[in-house]
Amino acid sequence: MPGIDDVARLAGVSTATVSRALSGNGPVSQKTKARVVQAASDLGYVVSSDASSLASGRTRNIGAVVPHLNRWFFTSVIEGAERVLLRSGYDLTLYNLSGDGEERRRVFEHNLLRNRVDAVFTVSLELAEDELSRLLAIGKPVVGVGGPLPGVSTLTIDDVAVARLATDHLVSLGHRRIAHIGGSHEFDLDFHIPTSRRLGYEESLREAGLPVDERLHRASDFTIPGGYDAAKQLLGTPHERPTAIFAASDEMAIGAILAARDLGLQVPGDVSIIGIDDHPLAEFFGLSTVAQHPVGQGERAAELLLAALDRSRTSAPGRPQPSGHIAPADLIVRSSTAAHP
Amino acid sequence: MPGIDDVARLAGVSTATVSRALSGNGPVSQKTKARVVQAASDLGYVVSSDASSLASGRTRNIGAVVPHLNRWFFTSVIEGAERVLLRSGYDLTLYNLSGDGEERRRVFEHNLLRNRVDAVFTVSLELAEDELSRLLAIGKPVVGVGGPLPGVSTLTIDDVAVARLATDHLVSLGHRRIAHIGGSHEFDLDFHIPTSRRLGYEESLREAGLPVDERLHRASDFTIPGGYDAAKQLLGTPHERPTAIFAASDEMAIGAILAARDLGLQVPGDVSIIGIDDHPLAEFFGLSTVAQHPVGQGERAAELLLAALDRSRTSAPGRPQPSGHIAPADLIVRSSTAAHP
DNA sequence: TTGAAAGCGCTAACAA
DNA sequence: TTGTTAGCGCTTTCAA
Repeated sequence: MPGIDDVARLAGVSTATVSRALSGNGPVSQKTKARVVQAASDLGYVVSSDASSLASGRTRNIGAVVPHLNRWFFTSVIEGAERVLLRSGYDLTLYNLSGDGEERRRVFEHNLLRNRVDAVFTVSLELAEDELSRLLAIGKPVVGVGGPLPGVSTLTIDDVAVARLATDHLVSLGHRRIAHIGGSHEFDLDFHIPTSRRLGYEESLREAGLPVDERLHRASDFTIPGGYDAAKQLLGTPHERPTAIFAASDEMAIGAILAARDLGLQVPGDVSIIGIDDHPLAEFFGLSTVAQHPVGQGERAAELLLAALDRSRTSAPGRPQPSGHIAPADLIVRSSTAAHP
Repeated sequence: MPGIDDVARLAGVSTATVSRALSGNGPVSQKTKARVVQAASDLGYVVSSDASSLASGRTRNIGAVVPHLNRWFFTSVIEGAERVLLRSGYDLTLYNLSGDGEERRRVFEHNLLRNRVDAVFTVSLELAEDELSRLLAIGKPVVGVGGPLPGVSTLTIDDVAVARLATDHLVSLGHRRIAHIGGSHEFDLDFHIPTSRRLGYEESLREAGLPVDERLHRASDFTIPGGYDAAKQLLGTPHERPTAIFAASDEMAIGAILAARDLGLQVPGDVSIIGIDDHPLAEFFGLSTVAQHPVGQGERAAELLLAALDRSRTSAPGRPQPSGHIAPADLIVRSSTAAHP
């Protein structure tokens, strides 16, 4: 492994000049810079991130904290963020909290504090008070994606509005008995999403002058099997069967489609079904949905963090002002929703 | 942020003793250690990973290189690896190569070389010669999971044996016309898995004295829609319809189940279907499969790397001997396979 | 525009 | 068992 002085020697300059030439910080003449770059390339020199971090105080690494890895939304956000970060020369260090509480504690009390990252984003994560204060105490930019973090900049779709949009779509098609498959309370702990989406659903019904019927609501777990079970209950009741279902996620909506098929019901002939997400499988199942573009959310989160880091380099640090950013979401109508006969 | 000398001062010892007490390296008396730990805890001291890395040459960070994030296998491997790593105080830095070639180049020529990681594992990744040599040149432990890396320790199921097992299961049920949905050639580039699985399938047929019929093979893309399309072709042919399908992945097998349903065929009454993976949805669809436990593979990969790092700390470095580790896989029979009538 | 030199915050000889 | 001290490989003043 060649070091910076190998490069300096070969280029016939000082190590300071090499550092300036390669990092772009500080003035270097065109000619010198070219010589340095050439020398570095010849030697296969790559800066040591530890030494650079220690000397500069910047790690060029971002921490991503997620509650699970095996869910499409989380990995999509990470994918988007990493794409932007890699392009800017940053790495992404992943903290997956899906293990037990002990691991979660360690991440917040140790891993995130040992100066390995310049900034952090969390995905759909509700943080305990001490976790949050510890995060903020290190004085680094933090962005919360898809979940509310008090005192922190956040980026999320407007869950209430999105749920209204989906329900409005069904209402506008003439449906009157519209069921909702939401999240169970335990999911609410880390998300708050189920509650918001249910709220939007009820708002839409009320505005349309429709009753909010407790029997048309089922709590589930955001998975295909969970949606299947919930829909079986909703659609199995002979006389009070809903003519439309709004599921709080595409995976549950797909479960509902499969349940309808198993009950001999046509989608959308007998029942219209809509979800939220625009999951990769939505198109295959012809599922109408409200797309929430998680890859774009990840890109956006990364850009927000990079901008904050850039700002703190130029101006005084000072706690960055927390701000709320709304991510776009659009209705996509496919073949799972149709007019009520 | 308190530093190591704050702790030393509070505990009334030297910084060297603090380092020894907190890292566990070197002799420290019980009493002193307790005092140091208490002082560190009082101050909320956490070691700076940069400074520690620079001084010790160890980063306590592992690199994970994956070709995609939105596939169950990859994220499961990462999940398993991270669990083990976190427990050992390691972080995991993620390099997702799903972007364009430019990003891939940067990762291998820059990010992985700048000394941010102590070791690297790759998942289902075929590396170009220069990528591999660069990786090996940094002299760090490397493990390839689910993909063949020449000159590197690897961990993978025996794809040929697994495919044989799945096919043997169908043969033993009396099936004679057994189709195969494999991967297309482009997938082979990064995997070699499609070829191996097809080989196992053909071996099984040959051993059973069954002909290998080109018309019973379809190439697909490891997704549910891909499996659906392939199965429609296979099952749509009226007179030569196979009575069983072996798909090279559960997702394709699930697509096949949906295709069979759409064609009015009973599974397993009219056609038996088996996959490979034990995907989370396999149980829901009653899919028989060969489980390959990717979380366990990730855990194992992390353990192999940690062991290699441990070894290099005690004995001379020297290129670790590349070795091949076979991950376990077991047949799981559910309701998608049955005896040929 | 460049170079000299003082750290960044630790770890690991080495000495005591 | 503990302390002293010399780096680890860079970045960034400061002076030229």
